[in-house]
Amino acid sequence: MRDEDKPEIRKLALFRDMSPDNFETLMQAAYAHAFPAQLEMIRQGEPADFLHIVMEGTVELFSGWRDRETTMAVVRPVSTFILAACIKDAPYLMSARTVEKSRIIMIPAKDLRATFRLDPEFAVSTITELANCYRSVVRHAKGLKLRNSKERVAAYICRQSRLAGNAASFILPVEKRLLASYLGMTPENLSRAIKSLQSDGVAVDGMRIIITDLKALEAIAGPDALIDGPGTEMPGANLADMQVAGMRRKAN
Amino acid sequence: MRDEDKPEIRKLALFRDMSPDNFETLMQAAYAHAFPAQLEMIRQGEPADFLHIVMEGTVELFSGWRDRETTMAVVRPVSTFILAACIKDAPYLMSARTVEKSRIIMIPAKDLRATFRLDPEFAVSTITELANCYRSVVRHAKGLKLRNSKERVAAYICRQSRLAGNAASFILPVEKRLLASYLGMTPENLSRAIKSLQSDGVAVDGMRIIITDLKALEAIAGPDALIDGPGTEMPGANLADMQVAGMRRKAN
DNA sequence: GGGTCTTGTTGATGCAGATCAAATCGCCCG
DNA sequence: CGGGCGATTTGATCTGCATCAACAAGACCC
Repeated sequence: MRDEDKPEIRKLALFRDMSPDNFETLMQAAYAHAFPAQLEMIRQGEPADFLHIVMEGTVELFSGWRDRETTMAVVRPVSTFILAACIKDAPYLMSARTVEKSRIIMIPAKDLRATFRLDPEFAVSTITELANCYRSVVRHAKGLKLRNSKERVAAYICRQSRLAGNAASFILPVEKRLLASYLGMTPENLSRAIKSLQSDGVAVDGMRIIITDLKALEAIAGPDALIDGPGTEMPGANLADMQVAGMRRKAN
Repeated sequence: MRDEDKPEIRKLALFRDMSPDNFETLMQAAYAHAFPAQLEMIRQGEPADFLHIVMEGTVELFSGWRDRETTMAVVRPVSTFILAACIKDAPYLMSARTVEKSRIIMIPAKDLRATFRLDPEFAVSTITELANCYRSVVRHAKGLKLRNSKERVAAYICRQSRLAGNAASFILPVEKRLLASYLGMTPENLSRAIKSLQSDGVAVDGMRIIITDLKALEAIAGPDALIDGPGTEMPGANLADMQVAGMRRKAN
């Protein structure tokens, strides 16, 4: 593990408040690993041995059942993932694979569990982090249950724009295939949904999305802080979900 | 708040390990309240002031958007709900209403936050609880994204049966309208799904479900510990979700 | 430069599940 | 017991989204 990684990790809300000693000890126990693209580094169902931190690259969290598969989140630097499984010492509920070449740091779950028993500040940070993760998934579930495909796409575009500083235009942080899976639809349908949004203030050019009429788009999206997340939260957030993708670096 | 409530609450995993003093203090700050059926006691978006504990009755957690509404979970005695919002001191992501006449204990969020900073054991319990909540919602989301209606119903029946001690027959813990919303479908469709399961080892008599051929049912349901939850977990669980409804009392 | 492989788009078609409307059932209550 | 009311079921129809198939557009690789 590189020396310059430490300060980056230390900036994360999860590690920011713990004692320097305990942080050092935790880092001593950590491994760094570089993975090529498309490598499945975590398989759902296996025992959770390590808390992972993406330092560089992009990681997809996904789940499978029978022959189906769905993207649950996309994680970007610098942030942690699969904290809950580590804490519970339980099997991973999700698999993880690299979307591109990535550098990952792994902290043994055992040390993690020992540390939050030792360091009250770290315990509080862990509580906050988990609460964030929880609320993040609740929002995802709400979006899936309450909005239809077109609305989910519209809301996603609003979110991304907002996260890019209310930019009228931005580049999709991941390929559309992946985005479709995250949004709970097929790639074909995502393509059609985007096209149908062209009459509602959205223009597309490859990976670039341009909002030409925000009011019209919002009329479809019905953006809602209780589903899309408050615009002001997230510094030091947790399980970086798709909304946050691409902003992590800046946020921290 | 009744005296006999305290030992019940103390049995919850969240409160089991904290110091007697801190538990006492927390209980001193708590209110008890009886609500009639169908009363909305928490409205999404409002600031989270209290951790709630259902002592008697049944509570539905649900969310709305535009004119739509969906059930996120059903909570039964004895368990807590909306822990995460309290911790974050953030707006509730879900509303809550009583399904039937219920007795609820409310602990000021402020005291809660103060306590896990004071009491390391309580901090650890909170971490565990939140991790449970998180995993619970992840499973819910996985079920929604990976299974179709019929499969979700089949899996729900398998779960309930297992939670009733692998009973071949059980009574639905909530009305079907509510169950349908929880499972992400319309009541009409739930009705049809159940009917279509009659050729797969399920018989129905009003609220009673009878499994006549478990193998056949499981062939549809594809029960999976990573979606339906392990059969052995849950003692002292958390955000009691629909799976667990009706078992809480026994579990603790 | 010409394969080939992957991703994205488009069109045609089918189906799961929603919606709408109308019984039917069950339950509470006077 | 009869009436009323909500929950559930059933049937008919509609539609959003998936599926299947074909094609276009890059990206990559000899």
